[in-house]
Amino acid sequence: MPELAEVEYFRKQWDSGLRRRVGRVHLHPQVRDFRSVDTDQLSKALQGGTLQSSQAHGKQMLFGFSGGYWLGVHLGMSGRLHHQPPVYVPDTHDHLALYTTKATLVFTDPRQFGRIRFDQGKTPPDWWQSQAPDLLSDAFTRDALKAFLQRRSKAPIKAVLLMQERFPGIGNWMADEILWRARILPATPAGAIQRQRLTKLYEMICEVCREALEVISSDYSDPPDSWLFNHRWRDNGACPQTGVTLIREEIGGRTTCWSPQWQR
DNA sequence: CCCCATGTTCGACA
DNA sequence: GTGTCGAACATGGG
Repeated sequence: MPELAEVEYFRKQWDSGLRRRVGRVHLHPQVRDFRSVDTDQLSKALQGGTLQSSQAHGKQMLFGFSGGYWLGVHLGMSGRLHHQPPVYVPDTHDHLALYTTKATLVFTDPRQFGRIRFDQGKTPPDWWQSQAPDLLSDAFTRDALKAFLQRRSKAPIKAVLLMQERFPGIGNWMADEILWRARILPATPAGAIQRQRLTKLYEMICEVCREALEVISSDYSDPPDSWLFNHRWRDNGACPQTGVTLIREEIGGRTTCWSPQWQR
């Protein structure tokens, strides 16, 4: 499910635990999400600790706890964060639950493609600090976009937009939305996008990030029907601009939706 | 039973 | 070394 704006929504689901003491930790050590994490150490470290901060960057989240402990969360394909009453019995796919007097903070992930990280240090861990700049920051420039597209010149632009090393937070629906607004065919080799169209692409990357955060991140609202978003999974869905039936095909290993004629 | 799913990673190959 | 592609991961829903 989660891309940029959805991740920001889920981050806020744990806000009710801020400045609260964690009385108890529940987890499933064997699930894939924990991979290299020492789950015993995680339990002991967070037990009795206080949640002090949270931040989201692209699809990654980082929660800071007293004692200099950092919990990294990636939601994968089916993960979500939610809060429950202080008395709560974990469900099958609740792999981590932090019990406070105000709320129980839960991480749920049926498919286990998500990832939990755990670090200690005075500052956020290296993996967090080395992420690509936010797409809405000054550091993401048209020139940076151009340079990246040149290095990936043979790959379809759709596949390139999904690369988190340059476009943190963009996922399958956002990439389709961006290309639809920029009127670029998803199969276009990244290196073949010329000056004017590249400028448009840059603008639409920023626009979709901004608008998605506005619409989705506070309460998970669906975007309006003027977006491609609401039409892309419908059978015989129609382009909101032209009314022409949308096309769905696999590009860059992912199902991709676009509007023929409108996108060139 | 079949196919599909808003993601990442790893190995093979050019 | 670099870039590209497909398979694998695990589960549920239509």
